[in-house]
Amino acid sequence: MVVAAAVFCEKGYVQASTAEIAARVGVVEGTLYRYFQTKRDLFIKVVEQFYEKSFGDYDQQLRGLRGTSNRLRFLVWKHLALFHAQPRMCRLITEELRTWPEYRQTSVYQLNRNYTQHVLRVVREGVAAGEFRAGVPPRIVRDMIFGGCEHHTWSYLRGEGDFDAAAAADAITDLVCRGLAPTGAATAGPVEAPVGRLENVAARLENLARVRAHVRRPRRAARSGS
Amino acid sequence: MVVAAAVFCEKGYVQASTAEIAARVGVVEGTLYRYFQTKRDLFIKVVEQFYEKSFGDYDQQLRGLRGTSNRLRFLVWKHLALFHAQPRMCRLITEELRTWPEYRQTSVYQLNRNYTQHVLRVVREGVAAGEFRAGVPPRIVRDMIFGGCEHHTWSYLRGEGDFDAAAAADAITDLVCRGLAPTGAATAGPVEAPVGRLENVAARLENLARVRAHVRRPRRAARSGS
DNA sequence: TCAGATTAATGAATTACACTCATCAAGTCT
DNA sequence: AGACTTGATGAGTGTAATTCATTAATCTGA
Repeated sequence: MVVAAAVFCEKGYVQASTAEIAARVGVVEGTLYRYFQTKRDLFIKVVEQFYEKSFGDYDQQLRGLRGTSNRLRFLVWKHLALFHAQPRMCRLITEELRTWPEYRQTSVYQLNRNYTQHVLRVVREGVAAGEFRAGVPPRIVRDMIFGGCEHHTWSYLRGEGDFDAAAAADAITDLVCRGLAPTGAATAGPVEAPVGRLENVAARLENLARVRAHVRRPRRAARSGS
Repeated sequence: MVVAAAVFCEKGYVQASTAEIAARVGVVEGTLYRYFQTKRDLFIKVVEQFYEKSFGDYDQQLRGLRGTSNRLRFLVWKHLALFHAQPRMCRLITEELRTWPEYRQTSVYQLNRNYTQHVLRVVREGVAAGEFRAGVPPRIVRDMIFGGCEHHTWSYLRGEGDFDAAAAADAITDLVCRGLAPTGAATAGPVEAPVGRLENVAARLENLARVRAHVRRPRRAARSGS
């Protein structure tokens, strides 16, 4: 099963042949079929394991965070970080498993429901706490967050380019939180707020100059495969 | 080709056999391979046709709309409406074609780039016009919109349930537009406007730096096996 | 009009896999 | 030991894409 996971990650679902998996395990092909009904079944079990390993203690960690936007940011960042750490497996899940006709009957579907549920709950809590306005369907928020994450990481999952999980998480969370902010409760505070923002602008411009100087020179280290 | 489209839509890519397509056309299987290198090639050509039929005059229609949020709403609604009208084909594209290793080399990839470009452009125009604040990477907005649309329509595309394109378009556009609204626009005092403009300038410069840096992002090693 | 050349169509192989099944082999229980 | 259970084997089978030598149709130029 660990072997199967490795082969699937290396080759992708279609390219991974049952013959190779069997050979690497050290048994003959037919033997696999004593333990797994089909190749798909084997793959589903592999993904199940991955889910259970990856999403153990979300509630635990969430409980330590105060404030709806912080929780949301944490969830988004965690999600993106997983994509960043396990691109092969995440690609298999989002691009293979999810497209299967029987996906909805798999246990992975349920595991995924539970997982995305967190975002729904946090949004609802935000509404209940008055931090978010009501009237926006939480499902839409969830869809935009997870859909956005997937689109954003698409090319990275194919081994092209890279992405910054923290930056993306910030941008996504920020957009959502502003979009959900109660009307009228503008962020504009007391008189000195604009001044503070001006200072930020200066700092960012400074930063910009530094970054530009840095980018010109060295190349970042290439990332190794998953 | 029209026949092939029908068969693919009816059966899905994998279930659609070249034998059936050939039979319905009234030729023998081998004959297909004179005109299409592979089954995949045939499918790509089918999707190409679909794109060209569907996205003819977007610029035309956009030109008739005033206001960034209206344009955005139009694009989102048009996208969702297409999903609603052509679920089979849209599912084939998003769940089959997009996941192929060679997708990036297909013409459909380019067609899709051009298509999603509209959203990027409208967002940038919104920023330029001062309707949106700068500092949010337009790519993130695009990813959230298209990713959100896909997640939202996922079950419908599988033939389960339904969705309201207009309502979803409103919700998505509304969230995005609020999320992109300039800070404190409503409560803008005499000092606010100039500061906001400065902030926009800084953010645009920042954005520029990010884009430049990304141009030479590192490439990951090619996947093993073939 | 017709020989030769070019192009299209055929259908019988070939391949590559996932998957099955009759047959062993090695324990395990009584 | 003898009956019974369970695990492993590897030689099939079936399905679908793809290839290719051969045949049929069409075109071209004198």
